[in-house]
Amino acid sequence: MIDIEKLNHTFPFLKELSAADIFDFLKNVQVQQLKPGDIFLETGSQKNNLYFITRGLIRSYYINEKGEEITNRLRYENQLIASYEILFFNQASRFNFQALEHTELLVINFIELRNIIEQNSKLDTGRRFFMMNILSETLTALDDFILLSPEKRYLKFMQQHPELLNRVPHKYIANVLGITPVSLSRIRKRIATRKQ
Amino acid sequence: MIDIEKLNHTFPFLKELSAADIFDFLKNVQVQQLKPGDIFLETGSQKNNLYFITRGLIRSYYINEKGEEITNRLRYENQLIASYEILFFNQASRFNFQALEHTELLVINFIELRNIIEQNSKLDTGRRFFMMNILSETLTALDDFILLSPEKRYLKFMQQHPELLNRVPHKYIANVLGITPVSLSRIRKRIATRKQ
DNA sequence: ATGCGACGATAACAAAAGATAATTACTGTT
DNA sequence: AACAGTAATTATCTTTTGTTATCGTCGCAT
Repeated sequence: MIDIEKLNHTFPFLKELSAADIFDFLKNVQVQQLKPGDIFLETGSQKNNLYFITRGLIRSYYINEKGEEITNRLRYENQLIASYEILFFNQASRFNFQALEHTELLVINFIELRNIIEQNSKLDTGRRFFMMNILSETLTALDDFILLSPEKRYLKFMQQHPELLNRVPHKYIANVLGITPVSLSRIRKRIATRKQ
Repeated sequence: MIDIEKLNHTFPFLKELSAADIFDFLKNVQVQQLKPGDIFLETGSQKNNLYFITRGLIRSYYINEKGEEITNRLRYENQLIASYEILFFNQASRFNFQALEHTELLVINFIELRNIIEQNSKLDTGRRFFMMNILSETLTALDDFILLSPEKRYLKFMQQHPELLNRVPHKYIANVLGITPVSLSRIRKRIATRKQ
């Protein structure tokens, strides 16, 4: 079932929509169920969708020259996820998107969403809100790489997503922090022994 | 003198403005001259301006717990620079902004700019264009930290801003790359000796 | 229950990076 | 031209990270 509360929080502009518009909006929302391991968007794809995670956990990853998978994002319930290459730059996705748990997605066609927004000019506030959230998060993450050590980035990650440590393989978290899994394991040990 | 060509490239929506609007826009643009070393926006400031660099070079930097300056951005001619904290989040600037050369800025009051945009709804395309440019750049920079080694980040930086190596103290470039100046010097040597 | 595969921890070694200091190179000023 | 101040390089040592491999554990499937 769709949690209107959560949806409203993520898309605050929904409140400003007329009933007809909401109907239009929901008409374009599909629900997709995923099993652990399922890939729902692949490198090279151009599927123009925005995904809202109602349940479960998603990673996006990249395959480097050595054939290794490098995870660059982790997203979970009540978060949005999308290929920014597709949405914002009309390019093919650089990354694969994979469910790590039983996951339920609301699949929102971005072109339809854009049409709805075009027809309701005041909804642009909503779009801006959405983009600013991504921008805020991304700018902060970037500055963290410049200003913080790997260990401090890990501590910050722990604070912000304490649940994830028990839900996500550490090797993925290590990737997101820009370090190797072995190094993350050592950092964890270092912190643990220091605490005593 | 204001280079309308360059201005149009940075603010493509200007082309859609009426003469009156352009006048309004330019009325709110101040020109500011800076000498090397001048700080024109300080940590904690809330000056709501967007700056277009017509000439010169700007760095933004942060002072860490040890009192060291850490440069996190470098911007030069025909680029925009601003405190995102102020512009997008109504917070105080986390960083200082300093000219590294004789620099000329167009100072655009962001509130006035917003008013002009509000009154010309189609100009929102321009705003979106601007935000997407920042977002694109930031997302790419973030993924570079996750996916590339310091050496590869340096090589990419060289490719994208070959001029900067001769204009900017290397220690600032090192900061932007997330490494120490000493380490940058070693990377440069490693690359140089490898080439032969 | 057994076996398989994936994951995390650990070890050992190599490579790279941080910290600090000394030296050299460069710039601008007097 | 000499000097001072700053920046870049180099050197040394320490710390951290990368790489590779091994080992124990856990969960899952047969």
